[in-house]
Amino acid sequence: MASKSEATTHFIIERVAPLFNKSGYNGTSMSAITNATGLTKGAIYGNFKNKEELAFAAFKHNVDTVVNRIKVELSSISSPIEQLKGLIGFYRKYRHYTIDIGGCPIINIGVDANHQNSNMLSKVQEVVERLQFYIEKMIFKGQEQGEIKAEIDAKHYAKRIFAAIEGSVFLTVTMNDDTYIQEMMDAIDKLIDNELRS
Amino acid sequence: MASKSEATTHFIIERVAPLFNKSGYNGTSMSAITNATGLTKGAIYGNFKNKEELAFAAFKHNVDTVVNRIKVELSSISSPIEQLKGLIGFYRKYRHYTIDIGGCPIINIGVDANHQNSNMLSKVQEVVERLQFYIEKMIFKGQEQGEIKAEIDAKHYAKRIFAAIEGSVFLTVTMNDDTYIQEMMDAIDKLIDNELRS
DNA sequence: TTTCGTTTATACCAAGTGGTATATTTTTGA
DNA sequence: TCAAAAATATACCACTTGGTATAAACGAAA
Repeated sequence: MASKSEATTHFIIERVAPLFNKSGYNGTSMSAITNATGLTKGAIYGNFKNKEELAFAAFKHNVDTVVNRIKVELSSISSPIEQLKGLIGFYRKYRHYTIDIGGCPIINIGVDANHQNSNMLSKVQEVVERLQFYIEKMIFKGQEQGEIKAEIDAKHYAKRIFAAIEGSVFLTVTMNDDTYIQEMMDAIDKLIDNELRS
Repeated sequence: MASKSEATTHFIIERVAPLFNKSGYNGTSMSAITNATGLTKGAIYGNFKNKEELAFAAFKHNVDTVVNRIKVELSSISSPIEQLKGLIGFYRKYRHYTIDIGGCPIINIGVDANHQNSNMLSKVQEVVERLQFYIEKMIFKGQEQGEIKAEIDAKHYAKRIFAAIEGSVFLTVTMNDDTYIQEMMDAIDKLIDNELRS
């Protein structure tokens, strides 16, 4: 029942995911992959069709890890406003959670794939849409429950909040300075109270 | 007196700058460089010590192009508040100005260099510091001239505005959707009027 | 324990990598 | 115009790249 194979496949993805996230597609060689896993090319190509498939799986793994952590963190919160604040609170700890995989997979792979691999870029775009819609739904629910002003454009705020998050994450990682995230999250917390809350 | 050489050096940089910006260091091969310039390796290595030096020059060229355009656009504006708004106005057209070189060099090379080339990363960090200080100085002058509230933390706002810009630029490029930039610039314009203006 | 299918290792491939030594061409200054 | 110098082209180097054919090792079921 191929359970040995499944385990190996998962093991490879776990070991290889940080490499692709840190070094990008061209920067991650097959020899780096065999080194990181302790396996040979035969084993790698027995479990993945080619390097690209492995890169897809690595990106998915990195995103799922982050998204699952968000969902766990917000699962016990029912109030939409508090969920939004919980999400902001998550990103305050984002650096700590992602330092081992080498920063935000959306930014890293988004930049790496652009002008290089349109299939991979599409996957990044799907994830962005998904996360934005996740924020959008929180705002919708807040409006339904009367916590958030009815006249608020949910999509607009979802995009703006997400862009602000990504920008501050990028600079925190690039400048090695956590205050970018912390101060931006402070500002978003205030925005929620002053602009969204009814 | 080596004036031919200077012209060739400049020609190579111009041709090669978009390549490094779009495809990153590992993604830009020497053969891609010879193709883009129509020159041979002999000519390239006669003008640059190695591929890394060429990548440094390309990054500097891309940044200088953007920065010079900003300075030209703001040179005729004396009011600090209007200068800030002029900067925001510049970023509204940012996509148009940078689509040919393949997006923002700070984001592209920042992501590409991180975990790969610490010397290049340092150069990116210097540029970020420079641009942030540029914004900071505008706010300072605004405070000196009484246009901006004295109690405003200039550095804090410079960082936040810059992070918001970079985040929206990243998403506009990655999602191929200009509204990220436009809506974020709308928000920053309002922030200037509502929070900074005295 | 034997057999058979799956999984992994080995050895190899052609093509591409960054870089260099040298020959050739071009530019420059007298 | 001509010789010296500078710039460019050619041909090559050792090494690495992603990928594959095949053989060996392994696992599970009978």
